[in-house]
Formats: sequence, C-alpha cells, structure tokens
Amino acid sequence: MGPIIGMSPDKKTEIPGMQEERTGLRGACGVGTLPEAECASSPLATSVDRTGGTEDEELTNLNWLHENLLQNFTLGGPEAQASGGPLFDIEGDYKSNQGPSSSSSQSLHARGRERDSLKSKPPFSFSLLIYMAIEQSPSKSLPVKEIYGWILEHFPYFSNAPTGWKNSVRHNLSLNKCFRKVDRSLGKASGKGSLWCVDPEYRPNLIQALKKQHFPAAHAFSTPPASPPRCSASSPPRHLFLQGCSFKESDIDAATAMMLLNSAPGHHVDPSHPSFQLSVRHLHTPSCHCISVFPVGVTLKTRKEYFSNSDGPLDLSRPDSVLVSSDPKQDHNYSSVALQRCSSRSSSSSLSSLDEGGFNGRQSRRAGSEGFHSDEDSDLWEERGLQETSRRPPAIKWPVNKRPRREVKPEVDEELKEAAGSLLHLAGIRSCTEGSKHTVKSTKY
DNA sequence: CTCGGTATAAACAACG
DNA sequence: TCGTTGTTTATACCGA
Repeated sequence: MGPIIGMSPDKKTEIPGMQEERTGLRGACGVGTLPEAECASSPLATSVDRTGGTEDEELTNLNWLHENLLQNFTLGGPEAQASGGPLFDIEGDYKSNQGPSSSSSQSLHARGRERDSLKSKPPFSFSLLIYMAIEQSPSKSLPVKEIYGWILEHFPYFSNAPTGWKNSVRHNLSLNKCFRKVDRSLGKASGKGSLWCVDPEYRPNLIQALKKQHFPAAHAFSTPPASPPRCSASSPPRHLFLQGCSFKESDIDAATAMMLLNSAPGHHVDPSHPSFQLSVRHLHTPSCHCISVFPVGVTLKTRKEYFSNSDGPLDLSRPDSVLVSSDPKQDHNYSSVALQRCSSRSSSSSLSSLDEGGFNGRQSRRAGSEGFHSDEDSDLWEERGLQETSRRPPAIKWPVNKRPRREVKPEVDEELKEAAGSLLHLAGIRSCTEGSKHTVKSTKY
C-alpha cells in the first residue's frame, strides 16, 4: 500500500493510526498470522488436537468441524452478508465463533489485533479491497455502498478515517480497469448506482497483486521445499499445503488461500463451496494447515485410501476430477476446488497498464456491450457440467458503453497457457505433487 | 531521474 | 434541494 505510506508527512498526521501503519500491518490484517506460541495456546488447537490421535479420529474431528462450524461459516455467502459479520474475516480472526473455551491469551491476541485493525490502515490497496469485497459477495458483484460496507466491516480503520477513502474507492472503481460496472437492473431490482464486478480478464492480475502485497517474499512461490511439508506439531515452521504449493502458514489467510487457489491455472475455488469453507476453517485452526484437493468421490473415509492408492498427482485438468456441487449436502469429501478453466491470461503484476496494447485507454475499453461471461467463460460453464449449470450466475450484461472483451488469439492463448504452466511449475505444483500423499496426514499437526 | 502504481483531493454531472 | 454515485483531473509519494 505504497501510497498510504507515501503520503506527505502533514497528511499522515491527519490519518488516524498512520504511525502504526508499518508496524501494524500484520496486526491489522492478521494475514493469517498464527504464531506458534499462539497456536500452541489456542483452545481450538487443544480441542481438536486432543481428539486426534489416529486418522480415523481425525476424520471424526473433521466431521465435527463440518457439522459444528461449517454451518456458520460462510465466505461471502448470503448468510454472511446478512448476518452483519461473517465468522471469517479477512483479518483471520474469528469474530463470533471463538467458542466458549477461548483462552485469555487468545482473547488478548484477538483484542490486540482488533485494536490494531482499528488504528492501522490495511496493507491492501483500494483495488484489492474492492476486489476482496466483490469476490466475497455471493453474486460477485456489489454496489458501491456495499463495497463501502464490506470495507468498513472488515477494516474498522476506515470507520474513523476521513471520508476521502470513499472517494478513493469510487475513483478506483471508475478508473481501474479491473472493475466493471454492471447494469443494476440486471442485478438488484432497485437502488441507486450500478453494480460493480471484477473483470475476469483482470482477476489474475489482482490475484498477482494480492500475492505481491500479501507475500512480499514472493520468491517463496518459486522455491518450493524439496520435500512436501510434513505435518508435525514439533516441526515449525508449519507450512500450508496449497495445491502443491507450500507456504508458511503465517503468510496466508483464508481469503488469500482462496485467491491463490483461484490463481492456479485451470482451477477455481468456489468460496461458497462447503469443502473450501471447511478447509479454510481448518486453516485457522492450529491443528490443520492444509487445503487439500481431492477428486470427486473421495470422501472423508476414503481419503486415506485414495492417497495410499493414488500413485500420481491429482489430475486437475480433468473436469471430473474435482467436486463440483451446488448442494452442500452432496459434498462429503474435502475437495476444495471446483474446476474452472484458467482465466490467467496474463501474469503481469500490473493492474492498470495491461490492456493498452489492445485498447486505447478506458474509453475504448468501456465501449461496446457484452455479457458478463465471455464466450470462453460460457464454454467453461458448459464444460463444468450440469451440476454446475445450476449454480451458474445469471449472465450479467455490461452497460452499452463497455468495451468488448479483447479477443484472445489462439496463439496468445497458447503462450499464456505455457506461461501459466511455467508459473505452476515454478510454484512447485509438480515438485510437490508427491506431497499430496502426505496431505491427508498433514491435516493434523 | 524517470516511470508506473497508488492515494488523495477536488470538481462536476447525473440521478434518485 | 440534497445526498449519492460516477467520472475526470491534478497532485504527490514511493519503489523499481
């Protein structure tokens, strides 16, 4: 969030909590921070770990989580929106699900983070804040007001900040190519203004930007561990096994996990997918630091069997290899990924200088009309099968003044696929695939 | 030093 | 009329 830091000294004094900005970044947003000490003392850790011992018991624990926590845990689901506070927040705190056994130390930590979050500006740019807000909305589109609301809800800092931030949000929406205005009549029935959504074409770039902001040490992506992360309570630092990529647990939070998974070419995490929710939930429990990807049909009970029989990595290129279900009740395994064809057509980290080659600035970009999903996207949806079609959001029509989507020429697409493949390779997908066999064990540390 | 990205402020028009 | 929304322009800072 450079510009925040880069404000003139006199301006800095106007912003509450600006002094703590640097030091409070971690604390403000948590970023999934879960220090070992904190983990060790976490009641969640003990409550889960105590029951653990065998993998069967672990599965029981997973069930427990599934049954007791998942109902209340929605990542951007309608309930979350309506309840005025999702259990998961971007700061990695549990807002209302600490449970009766919250230890005082954890409460202190939580309070400390909350206090920091009140004072400190989030380490995300406005574009990322908007992106997260939109991504976590059920319809993947939000009016400005709800974007305000989301930001306020997750980053209380802004409640006390000068109102200029709203102007900045609007400015970002309006100026940033990553965001697109959707005719409100096609979304909500009434209301002022339009709905805003993320341009799928730019989603990878936002994710990239998120990675950059979230993971200053981005090289970690290209230096996967030689051996997959072992899950041992006594082997810090623990790693998060994310679709073959290994990250330090402290470097990731649930929202980031979702976005990282989505950033993997060919993959898409449906944040409303119960398995992902569970996985993310687990992510926050000290005893589990894995988001595991399982093919369709691998249930809790057959996970172990699957991994002992599976001699290769999960072929995520197969549409049938991952669970795609619209009904949470249908899902009894822990697949965390719903397949989506890769939308990563560009690996550029720039958010606003990407389409200049194809367009003459914003005006041309906004010219024309189109549906929310490109033809490619439509194909994608069709590829995803019947179950998926039931979840397919209604096509959103761009306003007439929107530019048509850039045509991706086949050769360019190939190049991008290749680039995406390289990125995957760099990210350690291949080198870590062996680790997938460990993943089932790694759900308990 | 330049450039790109971002934040902030301000002005203005359109709209409910 | 007023508040909100959307757009545009200008300016400033930081990091590469």
